[in-house]
Amino acid sequence: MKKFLIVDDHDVVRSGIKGLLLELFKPSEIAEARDGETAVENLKNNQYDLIMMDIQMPKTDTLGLMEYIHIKYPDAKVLVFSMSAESIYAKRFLKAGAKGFLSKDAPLEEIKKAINLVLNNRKYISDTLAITLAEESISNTPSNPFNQLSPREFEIVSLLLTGQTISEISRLLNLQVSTIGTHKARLFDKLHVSNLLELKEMATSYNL
Amino acid sequence: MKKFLIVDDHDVVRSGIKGLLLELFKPSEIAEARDGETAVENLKNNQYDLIMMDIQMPKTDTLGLMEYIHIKYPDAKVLVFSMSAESIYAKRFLKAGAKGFLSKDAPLEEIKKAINLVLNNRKYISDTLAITLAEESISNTPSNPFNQLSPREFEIVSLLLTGQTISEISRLLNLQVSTIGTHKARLFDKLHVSNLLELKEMATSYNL
DNA sequence: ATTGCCTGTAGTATTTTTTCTATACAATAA
DNA sequence: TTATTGTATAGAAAAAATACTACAGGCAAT
Repeated sequence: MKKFLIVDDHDVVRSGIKGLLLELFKPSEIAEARDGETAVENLKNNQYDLIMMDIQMPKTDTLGLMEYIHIKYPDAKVLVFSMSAESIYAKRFLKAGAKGFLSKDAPLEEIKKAINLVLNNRKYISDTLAITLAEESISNTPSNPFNQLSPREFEIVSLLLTGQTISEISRLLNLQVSTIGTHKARLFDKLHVSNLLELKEMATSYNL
Repeated sequence: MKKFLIVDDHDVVRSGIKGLLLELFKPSEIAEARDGETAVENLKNNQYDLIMMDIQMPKTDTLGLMEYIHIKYPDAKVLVFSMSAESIYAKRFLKAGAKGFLSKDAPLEEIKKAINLVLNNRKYISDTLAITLAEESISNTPSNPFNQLSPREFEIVSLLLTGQTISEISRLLNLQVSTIGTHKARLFDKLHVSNLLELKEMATSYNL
């Protein structure tokens, strides 16, 4: 019989995942934790076949938790999921030892697939995430995507993050508006973001 | 036999709620919609005892949807829930005709309670929300600057914070670009911000 | 009942941004 | 050496956003 641990602060979500697991594995034992502390408790007294964990929980350093689990229980299989988007986090959690990363938008089938893969000692990431990571590794992006930017581009992100508009920047740097425009387009491309808010989010997540 | 409609873009969440409803009402018919459009379709051809709706869905103007439902089907009972943060949205959706507002943190018991209340023609809001609203009405201080905004303005801030552009919003709401533009300008004015990033910062600081 | 503010809505003119394309130059790989 | 790639730069045209103005309806206070 399989043993699972679900770590998430939302009752509904836990309940949904629980249902899914029960559907997949008829007789199975499912523990739940609504915060990191409880999760750690649970881990002390039990051994799980699979841990499913949300990376957005109030008052919990989930990345730290991930690292802790990985170090203390190197064999633990942790499938991480994020309710609020962003592949930005993915890499960090995978590096910290997660065996898979599910995005919020994942359809049920995808979730099942992920669960099965991880249970069988394989890894799981979504196709789109795979592509993003692949592209990054081909263009041999250093761990911080912002390092990929050329000096000029970096200069411009910084100004952009200040709230300055393209035309303000163009005046500031004595360049044509179109020049700034192209730089901006290229850097958005490199960072895989499509608007200022995403850029901002990415920047904060890399505490820039 | 009861008929339900669940409107949410997350498979897991829908699945969780579905399980809950089935547990509460043994024989029951449950329809699901992953976006506003599908929800509207469903509503055209069916009559539901209860509609459960998430207020955060990509590319969907959920407040508008709420209003639409309320006007077109005044008897519909809509129980609204929010996966991220509460009070600020609550008031608006209740005003727009929702019969109840569940926050993301609600435990299963609370959700069940809410469902039962609304089904019996009563209203539901959480205790904490009730207190917040009460305090606000007593002190007559919109403790939150976002409460200063008109419904339309608020609708637009939300969409803006999603990363949508003015023209996307104008398409979504079927309004002229210039209309959205004016709203935007006015709301920036009211909130004393001068660009999207400042708005975003303000919003997060009020954890909206 | 009147005055005045707020809200929702646009039309038009202007400014800003984006897109597409192209050039020049440096570093680098074949 | 000769392509190739990455960077910095724009021009022109197209698309989007903003500013400014205006007006009607609702509501509130006088």
